[in-house]
Amino acid sequence: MPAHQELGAKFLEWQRYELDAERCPVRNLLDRIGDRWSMLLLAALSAGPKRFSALNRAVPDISKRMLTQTLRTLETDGLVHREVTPSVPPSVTYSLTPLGEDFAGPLLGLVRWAETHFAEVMAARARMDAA
Amino acid sequence: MPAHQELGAKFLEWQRYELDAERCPVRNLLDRIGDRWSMLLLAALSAGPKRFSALNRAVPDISKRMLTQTLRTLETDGLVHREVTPSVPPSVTYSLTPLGEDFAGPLLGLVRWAETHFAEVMAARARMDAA
DNA sequence: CTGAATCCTATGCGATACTG
DNA sequence: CAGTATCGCATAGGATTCAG
Repeated sequence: MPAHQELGAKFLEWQRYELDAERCPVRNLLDRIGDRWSMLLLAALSAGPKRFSALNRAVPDISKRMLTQTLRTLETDGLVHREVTPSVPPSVTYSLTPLGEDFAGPLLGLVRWAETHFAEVMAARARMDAA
Repeated sequence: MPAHQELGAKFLEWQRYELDAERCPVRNLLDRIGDRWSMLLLAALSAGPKRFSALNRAVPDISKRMLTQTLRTLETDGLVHREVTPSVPPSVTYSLTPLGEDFAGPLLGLVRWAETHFAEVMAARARMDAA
């Protein structure tokens, strides 16, 4: 059974509860990590645990504000672990939880698709721009 | 090689061009379809071609404005095909392109993960709320 | 029926300054 | 070092109205 057919079948199920965001796992997930930074930070942490400032350097154009906020959400959802070493100055290390590592699987699928079909998407855009 | 390690390795490569959104396929893709509606509409269309108003009913809480706009982006990127039947009143049918059907694969991976681990995520949130 | 146009509000997010 | 607090802008996106 092709993936898009199975996906379609799932959609039909979601419709039964009117895609209520509280109960629909997919909408629920997308509302949390379908933002600008979450997936990128998960990818960054996949390369290994990192301290706050190291993460900030790894993703140059994120602000401290959004870095803090996004990490908090990921921690709340159990994808990221936050470890505080009480020292002076303080040190905080972030890492993937087992759940976070598991999520890296589907995320990697998305990443691979993006890399494989990037040229096709760019070509499609160019065609539309021409018209 | 575990998925999260491979993902981490890819992240290290992206860093070399400083994750420039124009050249990084992943950021490029996420900027377009990492919004509130794109993936949901792709799932809806996976169940088969649909007319504008049918899509609007299938996803009850999307506004016509965002429906139009999101479909345009998906069409521009080559994921969705727009077919106009010139009649009175006019009829417009949207469907997945082969590229769109292909994208359903990784998207399905994400969906499955969300369904499988929804309970764990909710449990993690409950723990954080308690603390 | 399928949009386009306009208006308005909410909020995502960066910049900056401050704290333990 | 690792944040928090406050501000302000830009954008997302809903509601409504108009048009072909």
